[in-house]
Formats: sequence, structure tokens, C-alpha cells
Amino acid sequence: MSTTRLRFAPAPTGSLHLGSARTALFNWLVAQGSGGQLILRIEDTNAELTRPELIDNIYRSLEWLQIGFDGEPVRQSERTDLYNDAVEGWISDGLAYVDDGAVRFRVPSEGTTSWNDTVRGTVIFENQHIEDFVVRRADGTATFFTANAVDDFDLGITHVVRGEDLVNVTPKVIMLRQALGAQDMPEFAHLPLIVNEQRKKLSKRRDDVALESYRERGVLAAAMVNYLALLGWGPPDDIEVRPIEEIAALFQLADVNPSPAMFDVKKLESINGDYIRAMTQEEFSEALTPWLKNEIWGSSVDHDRLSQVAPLVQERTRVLSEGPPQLDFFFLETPEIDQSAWEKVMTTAEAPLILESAKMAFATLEWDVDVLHESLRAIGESHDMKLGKAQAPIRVAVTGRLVGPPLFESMHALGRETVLERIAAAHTKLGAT
RNA sequence: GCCCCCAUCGUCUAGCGGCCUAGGACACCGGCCUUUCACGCCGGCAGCACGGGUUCGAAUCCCGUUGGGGGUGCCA
Repeated sequence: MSTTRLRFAPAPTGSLHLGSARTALFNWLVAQGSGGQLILRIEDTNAELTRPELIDNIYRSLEWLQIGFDGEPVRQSERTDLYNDAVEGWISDGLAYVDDGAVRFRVPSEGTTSWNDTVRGTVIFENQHIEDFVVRRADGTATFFTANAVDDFDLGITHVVRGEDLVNVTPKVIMLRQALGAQDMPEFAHLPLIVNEQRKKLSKRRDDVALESYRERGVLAAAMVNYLALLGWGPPDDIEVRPIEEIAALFQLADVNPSPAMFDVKKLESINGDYIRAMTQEEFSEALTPWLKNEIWGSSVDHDRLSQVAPLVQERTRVLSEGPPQLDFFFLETPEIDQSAWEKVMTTAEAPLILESAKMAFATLEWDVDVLHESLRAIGESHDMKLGKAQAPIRVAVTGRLVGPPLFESMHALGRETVLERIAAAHTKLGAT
């Protein structure tokens, strides 16, 4: 029995593109599910694509996604002899000819070239519509077609899984493979494109296509991979959010939907929120660390303190970068007061009374979450206000904002002294205006 | 222009001739829970592009129309 062998073959053109990441993932899923091998092949036949930092980018992104490969990466820039031999062979067999310094493959003017695509069914091209394409440039380097056909053959690739934008090169690659003397063809599967709201292929110019930028915003690798798997494929049991190993066990190339899929950031973030909530509290506060540097107070954070308060915002965080901003009042000397929040709740007749009462009550009561809760509830009641209303001035005074983590837990963590200071400051500020 | 492909709720999908009065998820809208926001729970809105066939029976098969996309480089 022959083992399944796949390859992910990106061209190094900067940060890994979402579409490429999805292609890498689907290749990986097939390899996992079939117990086969997955090879990473860098398509850098073009000299400017051989820059090391571009290639490092790919490695870094794939490593982050935890998409692993078998063996060392194959660099096409290091296999030029192989391609030259192939081209020379085609010339001497009369299958290719020199044209203006370049070498072109002679495409028959009759007949058809077709294959049975695993996701799209039979695809047929009439040879008369295919031009004599270039297999070696005038500068002596091999083109994509040549390198692709030679490598897939030489590396024993059994499944070619790639984007739909490559459908039209497939007949050319098939011809070259036959010209190489191959008796068999790999299984081809062309994945649907990932498109934007305008239903156009994601493009670098218009869309946020860099995998890296989602990572920087605090999308977890596991969530990204989970979401990507859902683009063009759906689990048979309707359970969408699940470990990638489970997806690999369920995934079938033939089940992939051939129509284009829109990249929906909202859904990605929803899934990311699921993954964040599934973390332990320790994992979550640890995961927040890289995003601290965006905050002015972030450089001097006490990590014990952070792990104490981070759980308060865990279920309120969809992407990690949203975490630290919700925690600022714990680490700032004085909270940054949101102007519109202040105007909304501090300009009522009750606000000063609530602050006044709380200032007195909080000075002596037992510093306990439940006691604080009950105390504020009673204060509100004495002014004929529901707790939801009564807590607002205190919340603004203590946290600076109208919304945030649970108030009593926050005050408890902050400590009596700080809370009293902030309430007093707000009270004074009110009196002054 | 030419070649190739695609077509189920706004979006991602399930469906592979009867189980469909079309299921799930995200989004959206209500409600409950509730110390704000969130989480959670309950409910709602909303779709087989259109027209012909085939069949006892079609979202599912065939043809056409329309609409959309991809490609058309000595890029990959």
C-alpha cells in the first residue's frame, strides 16, 4: 500500500495569507486523517522570493498554528538542476522549444486534458485553449509550472490540495507530468476561495489577510484553526467548536463545499471567545501578558496582582487585546474618568447622596464582597433606587466607566483605602462643580 | 473577449430522490438571569436564484437562463 503524501507549497510573499493558512490546514487535516505525510515546500523559483525573512515568516506562522510537517522543508531555489534536466529532456524529446530565449512547452492543438477533482468533480479543458506556455525563462530559471510538476512527481505527492485560483494551471501541470514519463496522476482537490464582503478573493490591498494581524489582536491559534476548518466544510454532527484533532478525524476532502466562503471576523471572534472562556484562570492571565505593553501602566504590572484580577474579565474578552484595557483602574493611581459616563450618572440629584452614604458605610463595614453588595443595595433602597441604578455612581467613581468587571469583586480586590479615596475624590469633584 | 468554476437563511454550513412544514452556528431582534457589561438560558426573524425537464416523488438528477467568482504573466 502506498502512503498518502501531501505538500503545502507557499510562495514566500510576506506574512502568511489567510487563504494560504487554510490551504496548509486542509492539507494537514488530510495527512492527519489518513496517517500520511505532509511536506513543506517553499516555492521560491523567483529570485526575489528567496529572502530569508520572508521564509521565516512562513515558518513562524505555521508553527503558531501548530501545523507540523514531515522532514525538512524543500526549497525550490535549491533544485534548479532537477528542473533544468527536465526542460532539456522535453527539448530533446521535441516536446518543448526555444522561443526568444525562453523555453515553451508544445501544447497539442487537439484533444482535452481533464481530471476528476475531489471537490469539484470532473474538470475538462480543451487543449486548443491552452497556449504554449513558458517552462523556463530566458534567464534560465524554471517557471512555476515546471517546478511544480517536477517536484510533485519527484517527491511522490499523492494528493494536491490547493486553492481554486490554481485550477487553470492544472492542465498544464498534468501535461508536464505526462511529459516527465509519469504513469499516474495525483488526486487533485481545489479548495474554494476565501472571499470578502464583496465576494471577491481576499486581497492584500483591500482586506486584512495577514494571519499575523489576527494573532496580534489576540486571536488564539486553536480558535483560528478551528474557524478556518469551518470555511468550506462543516462537521456532520453540527458541533463546530471542537479540538482540531477531532476535526481531523471527521474531515473528508470529498465533503468540502466547492463554493467560495466569506471570512467572517465576527464568527472568528465568537469562537475565540469560546476558547478564551475554556482557559483556566492561570492560562488566561498568562495569555494576557503580551498585550500589557500597549498600556501605559503595563510595564510595571505585578503578576500576582494580575492573576488575581484577570479572571474578572475573562468571560468579557473575545480577543486578548481587549483584556488589559478593562483592567486599567486596578493598576492606575487614579482611574481615568470617562467624561460621558460621568455626565450621565453624576449629574443626578441622587448621585452625591449615594457617594456620601457609600463613603460612610464603606469606611467601617467588613471588607467582603457579599457585605459590600448588601450595603450598596441598602443604600440604594433608602433612596428608592434599584441596585442597578445605585451602583452606577460608585462604578464611575471607582473604575471611571459605566461598564466593566463586577463592581463588588473589583472593589474588594482594590482594597478599602483605594476605594474610599476614589469615592471621596468623586464626591469632592461633584461638590466643586 | 476567451477559458474554467460556483449558486440552501445577511454570513458559514447540514442535506447527497421520500426522514425537509429545510437542521445547526455566527450576526440581528425579543425575554429570562442579573451589581453594569458580558456569560448562560429561552424564544424570534430569515433561505433551497429563476425557468424547463426526468420521476409516483426534487433543495437534492439533467438542460437552459440569470447572477457571482477565478484565470487569462518569461508571478506563483
